Amino acid sequence: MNLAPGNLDALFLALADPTRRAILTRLAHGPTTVSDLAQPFDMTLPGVMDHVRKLEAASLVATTKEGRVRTVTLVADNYAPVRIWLDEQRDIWEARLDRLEAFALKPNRDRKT
Amino acid sequence: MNLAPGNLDALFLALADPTRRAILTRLAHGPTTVSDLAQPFDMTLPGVMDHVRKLEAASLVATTKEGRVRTVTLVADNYAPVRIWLDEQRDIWEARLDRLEAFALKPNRDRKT
DNA sequence: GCAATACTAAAGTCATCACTTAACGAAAAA
DNA sequence: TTTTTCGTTAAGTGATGACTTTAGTATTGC
Repeated sequence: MNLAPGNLDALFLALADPTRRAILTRLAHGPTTVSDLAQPFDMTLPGVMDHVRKLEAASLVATTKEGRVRTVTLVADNYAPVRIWLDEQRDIWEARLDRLEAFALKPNRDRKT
Repeated sequence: MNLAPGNLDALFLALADPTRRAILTRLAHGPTTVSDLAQPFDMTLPGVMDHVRKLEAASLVATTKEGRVRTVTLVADNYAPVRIWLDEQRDIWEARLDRLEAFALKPNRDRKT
């Protein structure tokens, strides 16, 4: 159940586009079809499909096809790797701040006047 | 105190590269010079500078130059816009789940057997 | 002053991105 | 059965990404 490191690349890259973020926001309200997704954007269908494919590659959404209609759904916990990474970074950062603070509060026995 | 929307683009894009994420992790431990940053990577200095510049454009790091040495520092709260966006998405998603749950728990007065 | 250091700027390469148009395939509607 | 509709494939374009090499420009150390 390990997420490949490359996953973060695809994940962040997928999130780095405003159209894709808008798609994700739309999908947070519930699943839709590809055409439905395309409608609010001034973009052709293949363009939207490209975005959907990238979101799918990043495991942010899943799609299923019934008949000629493809339905796009948000994947639960899809942002978890991002949150985990951010938390790790914060942990490192705060550990360092703690060290600095400890130093600042240390009795200045060792310091020169 | 509004962050421009384009900021998220630069932010996510900056995070979408493993070298840059490694740089950020390194900087979470404390500020360094550009050469120091470059050392662990099999990459020329201009290459590393490109990355630093992108991180700076995304307001993830700040740099100052003293003499011929440029020092790179992590910006406090640099990931805030990302966290905010993630939280917004989660809020929408959970509001929808609540609605679904409410529906599922509703007395089935209106439903057919 | 002269050389080594730390960075910067310029230019080029190759891959990927964000699209487009055009043509096709298969399911559904008329 | 013919026509829409919904999606997909292919091919192409212009912009950006992630580097490189080469050639500078300021400091700093000797």
